[in-house]
Amino acid sequence: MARGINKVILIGNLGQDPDTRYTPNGNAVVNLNLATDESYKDRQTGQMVPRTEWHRIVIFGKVAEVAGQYLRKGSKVYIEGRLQTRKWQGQDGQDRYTTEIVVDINGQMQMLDSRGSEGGMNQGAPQGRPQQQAQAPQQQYNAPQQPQQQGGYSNPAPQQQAGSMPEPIDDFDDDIPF
Amino acid sequence: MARGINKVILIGNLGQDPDTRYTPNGNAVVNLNLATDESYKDRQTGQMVPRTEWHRIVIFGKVAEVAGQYLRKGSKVYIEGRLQTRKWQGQDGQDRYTTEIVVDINGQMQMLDSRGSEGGMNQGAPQGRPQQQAQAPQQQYNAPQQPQQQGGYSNPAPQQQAGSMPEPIDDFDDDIPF
Amino acid sequence: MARGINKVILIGNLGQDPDTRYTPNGNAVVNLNLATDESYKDRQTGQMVPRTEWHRIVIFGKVAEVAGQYLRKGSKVYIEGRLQTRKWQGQDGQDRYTTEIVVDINGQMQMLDSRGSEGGMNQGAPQGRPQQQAQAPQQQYNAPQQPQQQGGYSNPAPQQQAGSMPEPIDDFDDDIPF
Amino acid sequence: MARGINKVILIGNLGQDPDTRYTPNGNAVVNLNLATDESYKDRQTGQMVPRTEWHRIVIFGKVAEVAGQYLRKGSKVYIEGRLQTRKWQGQDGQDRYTTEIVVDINGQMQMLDSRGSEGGMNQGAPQGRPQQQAQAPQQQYNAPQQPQQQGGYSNPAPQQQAGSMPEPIDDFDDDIPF
DNA sequence: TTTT
DNA sequence: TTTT
Repeated sequence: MARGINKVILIGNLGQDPDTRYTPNGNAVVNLNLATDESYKDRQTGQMVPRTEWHRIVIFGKVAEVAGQYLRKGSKVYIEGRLQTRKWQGQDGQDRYTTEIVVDINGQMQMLDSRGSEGGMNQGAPQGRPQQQAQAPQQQYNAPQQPQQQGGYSNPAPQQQAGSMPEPIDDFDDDIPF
Repeated sequence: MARGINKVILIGNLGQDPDTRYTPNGNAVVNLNLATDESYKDRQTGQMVPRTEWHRIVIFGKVAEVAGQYLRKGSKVYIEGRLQTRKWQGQDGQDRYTTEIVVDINGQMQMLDSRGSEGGMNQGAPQGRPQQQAQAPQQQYNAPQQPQQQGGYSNPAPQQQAGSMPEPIDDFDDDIPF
Repeated sequence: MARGINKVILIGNLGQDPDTRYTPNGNAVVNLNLATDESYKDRQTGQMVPRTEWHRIVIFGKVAEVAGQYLRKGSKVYIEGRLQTRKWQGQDGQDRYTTEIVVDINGQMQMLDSRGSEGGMNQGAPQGRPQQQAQAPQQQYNAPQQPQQQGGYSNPAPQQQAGSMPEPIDDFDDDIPF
Repeated sequence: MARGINKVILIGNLGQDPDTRYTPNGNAVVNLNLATDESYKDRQTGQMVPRTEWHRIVIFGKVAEVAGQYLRKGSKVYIEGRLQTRKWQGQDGQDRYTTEIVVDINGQMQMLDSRGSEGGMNQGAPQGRPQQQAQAPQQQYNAPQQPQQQGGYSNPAPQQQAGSMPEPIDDFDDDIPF
């Protein structure tokens, strides 16, 4: 089906609260403004110079609801999506192009803050235009959590198997692989 | 050092031959136009609809030389880089933004064709690092001029909008970002 | 050079403090035990079942020093490396194989906790065998931090450009791309 | 749901034809043996040394059928999956661990050869989903039997240690992990 | 065991 | 503009 790969992986912080909108069918669509901080070595001075890159994220589907509900300005987040450039008309009638990272059923979003939201859980809910969603049952999120019973196929922690697991490498000859 | 992650992974085919330029110091900088083909299920018809996304790739450093030398229109290639949006001035003096995938020392490029180049090894290809950059004709950039009429939600090819798209970077001061 | 791709990306938490060792040349090598928590839908019950996978990480080079110094049991961390399977002898003289994620000059490690270490900065330094590194200057880490002065090439935050940037998508026809 | 990331991206070539099996419910499960070729700079000689890493891939679901049908020994392929270590019993009754890359509904496989299969389209290949799994000869598994003597730091091929390596998963209860 |  |  697909004959190519188009994948983006980002970790950064939100520059502002999520912008949540809804399709006519009531599906959430969330726009995020994500900053990734990097640094590079300046050729002239030899010093590390910080660089912030800003990314436009568009999230669809169920993960959009979670994003809109729990993310806030400043939230640290992992994003996996695909690049998409869309065309739009400027005020002057000319074509413009904007590249976004689309997170749909094939992508994912992970909150990396210990709580997900800044300054407590969910204070100051998303504004935007969810008015017509007044009774919005889709905002509820009941995380399924049953006691983990794993028989037979338990996932081993290989390093912990006393007496039968390998020591970490300890015979270095400085022929380290790079 | 870095406090974020900004990573792009693409597999696709070149829409045209690489555009190779050189910095004043003689370092190669290659621009690629990469198509990634995907398909998605249309909600109305339930059928798979092909979708082609076009990406602007900018390659620096040693890998740029390899890319310029061996890649050709149609080449299948793996690209790993980072997203970067740069600002430029339209003819009307207004700010525009273009998002590119930058491949530098931290990225990589892998040729996925059995030979690397189409139609035989190396016919008509630039050979290695040009001894003299002085008169270097490969530095000339001829902006593509076809009108390209795109209606509806077609996926735009930002690089080809005659008269309104940015030149590839061409004002290097060798302050290349790594 | 390389004719393949071998890449691993993990986000998880350390099951124990890092194990720091040194090559004869004094280069740090750090072993981590990383848990990634996922969940999958049980076919029988239809419920989400948590699943923890444990990974052996081996870090070389400068990033090993940072890892050994700042990571602690429980630390949340981003790891990018490559898969490597090595052979070793069990007590019974038989061959065993262990697969590890190697983080070298081409990989990276990012601390995702707000501070990097749990329970304050650097209490209870790495044990291991750094005795011969007694005066260990390599443990010092002076993060370069000069005031960021970026002229001309400032990295734009495209979404903020009043009057010239696109509205987020707002004309959904529920033909959302999946 | 998931509170971690566990992602593997590989591009390499198959060391042998896919091993296709079926669950009691008739779902295909394919085992691949994938080689990724890299090279690193030897510290002593300063020369680039090739290094081949072998990976065990397990594919479930619809993509397994495609893999079993079109991939062949030598095929170049893109794999995206997750790491999973499973426990098994050696002949001596001791626990062993094998790490595999699992490709399920969240992963993907892309054929990177121009045709997908080696030596012409589909010669001698299994065709589609077998109508009757009953006598299904493709379910037989013949463990490779060569001694394979590997000295020093050679990269082991864990799958081939006669008599001491795990069978591919073959006790499916259709509790497949997704 | 693959591939170039 | 690519590719299958």
